[in-house]
Amino acid sequence: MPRPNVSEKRKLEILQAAAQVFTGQGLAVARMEDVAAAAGISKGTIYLYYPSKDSLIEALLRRLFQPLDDALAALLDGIDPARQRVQRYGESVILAFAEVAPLHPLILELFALAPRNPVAGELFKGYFISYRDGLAGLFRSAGEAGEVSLVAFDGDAYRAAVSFMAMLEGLLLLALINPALIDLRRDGMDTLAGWLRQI
Amino acid sequence: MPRPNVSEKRKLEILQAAAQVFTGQGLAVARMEDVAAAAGISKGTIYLYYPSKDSLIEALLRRLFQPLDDALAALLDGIDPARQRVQRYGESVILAFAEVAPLHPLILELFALAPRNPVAGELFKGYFISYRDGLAGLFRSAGEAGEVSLVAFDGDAYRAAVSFMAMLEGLLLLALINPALIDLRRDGMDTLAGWLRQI
DNA sequence: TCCATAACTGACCAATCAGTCATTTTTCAA
DNA sequence: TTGAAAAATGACTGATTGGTCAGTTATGGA
Repeated sequence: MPRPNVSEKRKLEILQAAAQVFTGQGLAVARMEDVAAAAGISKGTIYLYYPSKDSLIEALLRRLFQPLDDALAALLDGIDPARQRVQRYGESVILAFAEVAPLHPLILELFALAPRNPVAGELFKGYFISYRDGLAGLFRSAGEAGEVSLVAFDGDAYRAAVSFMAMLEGLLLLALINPALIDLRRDGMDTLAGWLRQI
Repeated sequence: MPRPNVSEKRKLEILQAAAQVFTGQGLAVARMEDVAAAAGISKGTIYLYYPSKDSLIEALLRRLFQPLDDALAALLDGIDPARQRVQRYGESVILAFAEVAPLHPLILELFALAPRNPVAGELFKGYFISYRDGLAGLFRSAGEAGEVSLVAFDGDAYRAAVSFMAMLEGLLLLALINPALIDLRRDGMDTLAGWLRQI
C-alpha cells in the first residue's frame, strides 16, 4: 500500500494557519515560527512545502482569489440572461466577502501588494481587465438585444461597466476599511439592486 | 534677531522625503537611512523631529488626509445648494486623487493600516462615519426641500449616501489598484455625473 | 523484524535595521 | 571675536528573524 500522500494535506494546513496568523498580526509582523506553531508543526517543515514566506503569501493570495475567478467566469461565460448573470455575480461577490469578514484585514494587505509584488500585480491586473472588458461586452450585446437599457450611460457600455465595478468594489472597500460603516448583506444588496434598476 | 526656526521646515522636508521613499520601496522595506539620504540629512537627525518610524508614517497619513478632510468640511458645512456641493466634493476628491497618482502605492498601504494602527483606524473611522452620516443628512434635507429626488433610492437618504460613497470610493480603489484600468479624470467624472443624474 | 526513506525538528547563522548617544559642526547674541 | 547652545552626525548596539541543514523520528514494504 502506498503511503498516504501527506503533501497536499500539509500544504493546506499550513495555508490555513498562515491565513489566521497573517490576519491577526499583519503580513510584516507575523513570523514563520508563529505560522508553524499555529499549524502544529516546526518552522523547518514549512520550508518543505513552501520555499519562502513570499511564496506562502502568494499561495494565500491565489487561494483567496479563486472564488472571485469562479464568479467572474460564471458572469462572462454563463448562458443565463445578462441582467440575471450580473445580479448573481454581484450577489455572490458580496456574500463571499461577507463570509470572509474575519480575513478582511489580511485582504486589505493583499490589495496593497498589487503595485509591488509581481504575482499579486498580475492577478489583480488580469482579473480587473477581464472584468471590465467582459462586462462592457456583456452590456453592449445585451443592450443591442434590448435586454437592458444603457440610456442612463448615454448608451455607452464601457461607462456602464465602470459604473458597476466602482459601485461593487466601493462597497467592498467600505466594508474592508470599517466593518461598522456598512452592513454588506443589507446595504450591499440594496445598493446593488438600486444600480440594476438603472439598466 | 531670533534664530530662524528650522524645525517646521525640517519636519516638512523629512515628510516629503519619507513620502518618496515609502512610495518607492514600501513601508516595511524602506529604511530610515534611506529617508535620511533622500532628505539630505543623517539618520540621527530624523529622530530629532520624529520619535519613531511609526510616528513618521502617522504624520504622513495625517498630511495626506488633510485635503480629504477639507473637502468633507466643504461638503457638510457649505452654503451652496446640496446638489452642487455633492458634485464639487466628488470632483475635488477625484482630481486630488488623480494629482497624487505617483503616491498611489503608498496610499494603498496606508489604507491597509486601518485595521491595525490605532491612529489610522481612528482617522478612517472618523472620516467615513462623518461622511456617511453627513451625506445622509444632506440628502434627507435636500430631498425634503425638493432640491433632489430620492426616488431612485426608495426615498431613503441613507441608501443614497451609501450608494454615492460606494461609487466614489470604488472609482478611487480601481485607480489605486491598477492605473491602467480607468482614467480617473475621464471615467471618474463620467461616472460621477451619471450618478448625479439619479437624484 | 528490519531498514530505506519520507517526514520532521529546532539550534544555528547571517543579515538586517530601528533607535541611541558621544562627539562634532553650526549658529548667533553678546 | 567668542562661547554657549542648538543642530547634526554616524558608528554602534541589541534585538529580530528568514532561511538552512545535520540530525532525529515515523512509516510501511519486504
